[in-house]
Amino acid sequence: MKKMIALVDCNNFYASCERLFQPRLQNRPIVVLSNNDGCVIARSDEAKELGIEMGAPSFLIESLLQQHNVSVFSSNYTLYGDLSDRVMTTLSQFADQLEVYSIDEAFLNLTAFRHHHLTDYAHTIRNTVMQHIGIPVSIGIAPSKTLAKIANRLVKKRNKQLGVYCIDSMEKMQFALQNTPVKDIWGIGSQYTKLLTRNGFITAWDVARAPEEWIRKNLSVVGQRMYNELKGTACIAFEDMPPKKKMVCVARGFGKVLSEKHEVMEALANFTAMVAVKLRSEQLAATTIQIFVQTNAHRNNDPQYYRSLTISLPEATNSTNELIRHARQGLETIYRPGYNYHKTGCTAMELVSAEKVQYNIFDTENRARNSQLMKVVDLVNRSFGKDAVRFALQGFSTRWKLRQLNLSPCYTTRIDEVLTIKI
DNA sequence: TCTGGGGTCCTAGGACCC
DNA sequence: TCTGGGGTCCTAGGACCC
Repeated sequence: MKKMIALVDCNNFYASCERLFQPRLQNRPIVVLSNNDGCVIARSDEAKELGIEMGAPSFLIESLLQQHNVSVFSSNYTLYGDLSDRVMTTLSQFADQLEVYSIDEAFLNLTAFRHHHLTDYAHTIRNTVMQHIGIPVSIGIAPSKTLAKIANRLVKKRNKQLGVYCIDSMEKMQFALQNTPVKDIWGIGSQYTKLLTRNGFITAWDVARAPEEWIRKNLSVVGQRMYNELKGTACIAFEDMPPKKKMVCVARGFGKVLSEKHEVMEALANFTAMVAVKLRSEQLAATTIQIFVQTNAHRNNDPQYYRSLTISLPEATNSTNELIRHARQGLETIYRPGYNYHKTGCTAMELVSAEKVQYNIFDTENRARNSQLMKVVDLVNRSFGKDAVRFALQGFSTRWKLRQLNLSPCYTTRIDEVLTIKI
């Protein structure tokens, strides 16, 4: 039997999350900004209609925002993550197989359901999510993930009120492909769009009729998979279980450029500490770390510098002080004076299970003690707010910190920020 | 003086996703 | 003043080995 896969996608997810707690923003333009309040990463429909582009730098559209009284939010991932969990929990009741694809999207395997009932079923899913959580979703259904993505996009472009599009016949498939420009195919980014356009491809329908060898040669095996999916053959596996993480990275631009080594070090120490917390929360340990420093490529008059360094650790670890120590040594190697630094980051790689490390670690008393220490640090920081306990190199400066001028409360995850209603 | 080729591992870079 | 951050996968090319 042909597979049938649904892609459920939350509409304007971050904007919808913010609106959920401020009903007066219903039908009002909303934008959510990236870290550092740098650029637009989510827009409500009303904001889209004003011509605000995805990724637009906020300082360039300031007057437009003011002029139309747009509500502006700094991104609040704690809030979005929590609401995402709730949406996913609700969705999981509707299929045996659920793949959480991103914070606002999930694939559901609906193969087992009667095909002619799928559209009705999708409406039930949609209404339930709306009723339970209040987030609007769109649902595309098709025999492959790539086609489900295409169906989902068509819902948003042409059928937003309906909320569901199901590709269950050759006619609908042809219609969907002919109405999808190549740049909107899942797996085709800006570079492949250029390549395809140069070669005369306009829509997904054109791509689906190309010779397979040409696709393989020019778009590699990934493109070949996409090609077969467009023709209705599911080639991308359904990932029931979340795959193991291969890396954990924290990297950020600074609130302002920094030119002192100790300031960059302070930022790097804090990001490295965040990596360590992530590792511990997932019971992982890093065998190598990679650090980098970088200037701001947008400052044309500044001399530019980028350098990264991969450091092999003597033993896999997830302890904050150990990771910071290696990061500091690394920075000594790659730091050059005389530049305006804008960004730094730390990536943990070659991750292994933390328990396995501890097993062969008991030979050195320090490590065992260290891991006890980390448990206490995590506990204290969870209870008294993150960063209650810090390591010396993390410092107290705020110069590297993000700008977040319009941060909304963590309505659902911090008891002191819970919404109060006056009656 | 003539001067191979196949396999494997690693890394950097490029493509993509949300 | 101000242009995101966190991921994955694939390929090409160099080093090395036999």
